[in-house]
Amino acid sequence: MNHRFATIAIPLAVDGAFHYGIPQDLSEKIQVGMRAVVSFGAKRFYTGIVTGISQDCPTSIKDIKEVLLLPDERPIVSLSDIAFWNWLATYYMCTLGEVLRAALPAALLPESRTEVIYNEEFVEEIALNDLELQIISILTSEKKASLSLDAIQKKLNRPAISAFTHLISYGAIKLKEDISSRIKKLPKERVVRIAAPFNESDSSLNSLLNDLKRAPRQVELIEKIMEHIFLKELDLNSYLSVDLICNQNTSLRGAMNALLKKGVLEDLYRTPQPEIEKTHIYQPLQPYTDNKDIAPITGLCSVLYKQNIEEKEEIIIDLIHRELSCGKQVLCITPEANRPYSDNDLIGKLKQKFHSYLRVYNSRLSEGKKLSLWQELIQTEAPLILVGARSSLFLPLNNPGLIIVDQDQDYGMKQQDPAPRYHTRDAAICLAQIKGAHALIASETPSAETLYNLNTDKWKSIVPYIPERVEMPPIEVIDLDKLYRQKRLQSDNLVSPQLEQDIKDALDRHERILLIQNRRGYSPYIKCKSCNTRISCPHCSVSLTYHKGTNLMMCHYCGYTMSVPKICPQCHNPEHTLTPFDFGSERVEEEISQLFPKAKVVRIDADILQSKKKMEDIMFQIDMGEVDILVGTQIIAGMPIWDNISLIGVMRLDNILAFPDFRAHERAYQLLYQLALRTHRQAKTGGVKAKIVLQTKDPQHPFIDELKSGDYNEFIMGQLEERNLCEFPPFTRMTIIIIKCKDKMITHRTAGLMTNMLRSYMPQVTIDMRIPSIERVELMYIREIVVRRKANQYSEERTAFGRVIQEIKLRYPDSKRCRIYFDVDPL
DNA sequence: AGCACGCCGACT
DNA sequence: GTCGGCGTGCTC
Repeated sequence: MNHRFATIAIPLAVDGAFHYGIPQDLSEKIQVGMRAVVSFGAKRFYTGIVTGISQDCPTSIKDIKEVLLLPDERPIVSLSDIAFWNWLATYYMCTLGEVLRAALPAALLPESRTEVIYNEEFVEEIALNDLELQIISILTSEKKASLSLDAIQKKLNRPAISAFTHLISYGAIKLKEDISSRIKKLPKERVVRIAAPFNESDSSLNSLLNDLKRAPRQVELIEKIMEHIFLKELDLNSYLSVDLICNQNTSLRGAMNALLKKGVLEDLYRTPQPEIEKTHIYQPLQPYTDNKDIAPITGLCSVLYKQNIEEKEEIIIDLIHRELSCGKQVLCITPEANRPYSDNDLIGKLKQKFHSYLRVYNSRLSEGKKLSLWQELIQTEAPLILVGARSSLFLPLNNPGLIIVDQDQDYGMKQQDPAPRYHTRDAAICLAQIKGAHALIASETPSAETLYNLNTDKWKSIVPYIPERVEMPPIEVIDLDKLYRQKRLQSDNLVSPQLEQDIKDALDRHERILLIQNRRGYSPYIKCKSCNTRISCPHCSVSLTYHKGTNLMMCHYCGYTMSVPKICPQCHNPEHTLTPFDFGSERVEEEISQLFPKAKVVRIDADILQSKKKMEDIMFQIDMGEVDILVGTQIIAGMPIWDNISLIGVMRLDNILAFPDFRAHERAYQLLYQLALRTHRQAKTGGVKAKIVLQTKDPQHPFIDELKSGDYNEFIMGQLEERNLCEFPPFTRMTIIIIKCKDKMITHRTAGLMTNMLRSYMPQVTIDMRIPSIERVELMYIREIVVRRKANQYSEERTAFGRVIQEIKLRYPDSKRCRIYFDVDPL
């Protein structure tokens, strides 16, 4: 008997590979890269990926289970994808299963919750046992016709996985799951059409367009609809998919809502019509003429460092054009893909130039949309341009020529919480190597790491590399401490008289104002005036932020909320002694609204971004020119809000600079510098000239002069010098070991012991234990061990980590209560 | 991750 | 006496 075995990666944080027998009837079909459904543990099954097939049993374990099902006809990932996953798991020290979870859309990995159905064509050849018959009768009597294993087990009140898997192998029941059936379950799509009487003739439409002259967005939308109708040779009154027309362009969605209200458009929901949705009408590419100024990309990784955003985007578009005309696919990862964008942004421009070749991928896409994109990509080597958030790194590209990482200094480039904690820039370079493509890092403010590699010639610049210096807009510094001391500003207020005057002037000139306050909520803490206690989170060692909008106290670390107490819980002073202290974006919004009651003030922060609807409304208002003052946290910086802004106010610069992190200054510089670049661009194209006002309690900070000079390069060189002296990256490589446990003592002792053991194994390496500034989150105490080593001490470090993890459990059994994980190259 | 098993304290 | 909390170990 020719029995073979498959190695299956299971999407769980479990170490090691799992092996399953391959039943005879699947032996012909099975291939590496296919999905496989297997039973795992006593009562669950998972969908995993076949990562290997072997003749001999690769393990000594006796009772090997068999693969239950191969849901696909072909592999859904390639060998190179699996190689990439393995690299990520090894380098970032997590399990392959965790990488799998991050890599595949959830809809491709159904588990015990997945529904099963009775197979009507089933002929009973082998007598079924009682339990098996019970399952069949539950399934056939059920009105819903389909049930999950979990639901069946609940009904039977006992585990039933073995009977269940037998029934699957007999063919009596089928998993209600494969790519196509999932797509059929797609929610209905929303479609719109031009309503009567406007859809009757070209002339009725033209008079409509004439009436809409004052609403350029709405005209644009109608023109977009007409373009589709023309391309597909449809009737004037045909319905078109809303997603197809406006995709994520929020201002168009706003315009659409306006037209719906007026009755110019009408909408309905219907089942997606694949022939329109799926067939992409490929327009021939314009022939590519080589741009002599851009060197051909040669090495593995190159850099595009341009402070003129327009020029940077033009070069990116040119490079993409070059790849497409060579028949290659391009992946472009940019933080823009996660935010609303406009036609002036990179994505908007790509859409105009390559629209039939462009696919946008981000986490906000519905599962059905993600699946159809996977399906398309698996089957094709045709030229395509994929723009996405960091997760698009995992898309199954068959023929990539170029992988672009835009804005590599962005904080979101590194995945933080669930593992794999990978850096998109570094992972993209590895992916390019594995897939035989080139990597390109593009930014107007590249990270210090990237500039370091450029200066040491490790990476090459594709344009002549001349450090630029941008003429900064006028920067005014306001000393808040002095104002508070002189009582020219009340402690309850944050808007200085100077800033107030500037805002007033800008409003008089009908120009827009942007105010940055780096914390969301109303005030970061509420304090009792009589006993001085702050109200803090019961689960974390932070104070609760007061949110006035919801009238709740909220923990920004664990999400805990409580209503605002009337009386101090500590001293029970009957007077209302609890007072909000310090400022968040909500409070700035309130103060501004009170100072300028006639102005339209809008706030954008993570709380607002949560609601897609609110965000769309706001972007629409901004687009229509209705907003006078924008108040936001730093997420506002990358959004398409740049029209007519003439004043940028930073409410508390010292707060941004005081962040306890060796990259804090760099981040602040990048933020403010990018703001300046954007106003610069606007002034060049005939718009208003802008001014920056920095409010701070520390006006002497050297950062301010460095910013005024506008020399990003020199600033980063200074930062690098400091990092060199302090032995920080990129001069060392950093890994943080995070130790968490409910018991404070155990956490602390485990971390201390591990630090000592690591030091004895790696005497040449700098190892420090530290108590994080927030030492307790979600009831878990945290300690961190910071390891800084030389680049060539990689394997030494990994061996030491392995030994310490093993040994600590032996020598100090309490440490088994700790959760230990790693953050490699932390941000 | 999720689940079972086993150990201890709080109750009808 | 048993119920159920959590700590520990296993999953091919």
